[in-house]
Amino acid sequence: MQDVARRAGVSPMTVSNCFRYPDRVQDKTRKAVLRVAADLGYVPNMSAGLLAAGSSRVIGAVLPSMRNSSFFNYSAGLRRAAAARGHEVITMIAESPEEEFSAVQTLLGLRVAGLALVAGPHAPDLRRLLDRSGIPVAESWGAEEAIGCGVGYDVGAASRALTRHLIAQGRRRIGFVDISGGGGLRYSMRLPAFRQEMFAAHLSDALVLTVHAADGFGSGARILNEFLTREPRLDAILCPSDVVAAGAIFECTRRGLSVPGEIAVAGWGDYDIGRQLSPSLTTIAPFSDEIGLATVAALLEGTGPGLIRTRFALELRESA
Amino acid sequence: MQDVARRAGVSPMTVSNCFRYPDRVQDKTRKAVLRVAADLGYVPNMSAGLLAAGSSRVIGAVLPSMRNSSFFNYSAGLRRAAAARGHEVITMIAESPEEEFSAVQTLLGLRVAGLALVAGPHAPDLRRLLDRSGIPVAESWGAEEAIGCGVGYDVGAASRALTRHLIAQGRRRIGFVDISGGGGLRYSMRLPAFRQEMFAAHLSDALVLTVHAADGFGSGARILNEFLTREPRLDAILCPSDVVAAGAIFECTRRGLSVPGEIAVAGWGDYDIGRQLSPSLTTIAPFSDEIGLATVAALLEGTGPGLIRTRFALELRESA
DNA sequence: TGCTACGATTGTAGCGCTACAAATCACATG
DNA sequence: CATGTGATTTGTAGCGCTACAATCGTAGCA
Repeated sequence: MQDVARRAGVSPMTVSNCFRYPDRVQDKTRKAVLRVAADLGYVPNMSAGLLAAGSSRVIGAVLPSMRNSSFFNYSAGLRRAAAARGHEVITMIAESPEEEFSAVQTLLGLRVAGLALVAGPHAPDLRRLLDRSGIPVAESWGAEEAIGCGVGYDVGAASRALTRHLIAQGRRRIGFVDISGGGGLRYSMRLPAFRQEMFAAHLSDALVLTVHAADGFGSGARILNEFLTREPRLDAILCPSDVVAAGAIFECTRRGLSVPGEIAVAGWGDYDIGRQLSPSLTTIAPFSDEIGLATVAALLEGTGPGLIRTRFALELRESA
Repeated sequence: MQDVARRAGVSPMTVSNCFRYPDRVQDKTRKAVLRVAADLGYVPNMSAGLLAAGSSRVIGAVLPSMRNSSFFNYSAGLRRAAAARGHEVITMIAESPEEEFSAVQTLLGLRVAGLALVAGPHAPDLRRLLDRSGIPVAESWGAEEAIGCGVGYDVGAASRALTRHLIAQGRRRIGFVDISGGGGLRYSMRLPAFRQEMFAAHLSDALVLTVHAADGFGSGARILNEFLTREPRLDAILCPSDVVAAGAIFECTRRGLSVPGEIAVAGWGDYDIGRQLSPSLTTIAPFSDEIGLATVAALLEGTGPGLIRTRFALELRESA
């Protein structure tokens, strides 16, 4: 910074102002300083700035994975909302609660302006760490009991709507795929809602298959086969994601089962593949970008702990 | 840090050492300090540490998108290699050269220990900015002329291998999908290699369709239709990615064209979907995790500018 | 006991920047 | 020409931490 100041014939403070508060500096001066800075390849040391000012314009996000596209829209929403407020988003991928804890420590070490978590199983000490950090936190796809501010749609209501739709279609032997362990709350609220609707319709809710994790098309095929072994007259399945549903449909094609004629297949998440598949997938559209938007708003507008509900939609297409 | 030191009855310097050089402090002392730190929720301020020490243990990566899974393995490789060296990876998504430039500035401002870029079109000033920054840079999927150290497989060789395979199968009217703009070098080296092999086999290389961008299944369908309009006797197409190839196969199914009987369809990238599809996709497997691994090695072992070649494989499956 | 050697611990100075207040400047007015 | 006003610029101090050198403690040995 000294260098830039010297070459531009101004004080270091003016250089600093050029970057942080452009309005405070005369147009002519600023342009000159910025040109010298560009010439020298000077980029302000954010660490020093943060240390001196006590605040940064970077938001940290921890994502559980990028294996599938479900977080793409969320991440885009985060970036869009952050950019609109002059902030940046840095992302860390963490595929286990331990990795998540370590990622949070790193981000806390960076003293980010806010931290966006994704609901799921967390390390036991995570909440305490974040409570004491004093940094705004939001838990996306979170519900009650979220760390910081929970932002997400009503998963239970979505699950009920989808189940009701299948029942209304006349489906009676409906298989439900439950995910244990993997995504925590993001999944765990679906099953009780499913049971509730089945019970209300006097149907059996016994066709529940609990799998440890299901991503990828392969698990869709395995799941379908497992269900058919247990109940050959199965007439619908509720999959945990569109990718799994796609895998199930592929397997139906292979077995010569017509969808939705013989079996209705419902997905979850409104992934790209669901629209292109033939038959196209009935699914829950979560408006993930809205979650990203609302998360940043909660972080930066300082709403504090609470619960922000975003929308969802039951997307009726061909498969169910 | 003062707080922790006071409560643990040691000097601030000892607290600092506990985190940075655990070996320098006695076991007993370290445990005591770490317990107090955990109690207080203390996380060292990395900015201050970086400022004082002049080096951080964070690697910055800029990814062009997370819309599809192609970067998943790469990112996992980065993280694995970084973790093995006691480093962390933070990621920024940038969907245009301008966003990439801004992301690089942010990461440079953070004074990361190394910067992993992905080959593609860059902002004109990017190279100069990075040259002057003095921070190690690697360009993954890069080739000659890469910014910093290029790390990637031989895209031309892969394209030649795939083309030769189709020709050897007796395919004669082969369509090639070229991407303009989107991924830069990641795509642009494929077409010349394709032409070369077609020429060597005395076949027409006229069936080239240039599209601006192609991701998503939808574009696969569009592309197939466009080709069939231009050449109804088309007997093979080379798609820029497995997702596009999957879209093309869906469209073939819809039209009642048998794959690979009437048309061979080849993908690129060895995505998950290609394995599950029926027929399964012949594709180029890029060993993306190796690219990630080698990138971190180049960054941290200070190889400097150069070119690191990783492997690739021609994955022969049912579709071609 | 006195002295050395070596590991553990502790001050000191300063990393690059910004908040804040103070100083300077340009210019219009009495 | 003095004075006031508001825009622009500039010192000063200090953010939290670590490199480095200095100091302390203690065990080993003559």
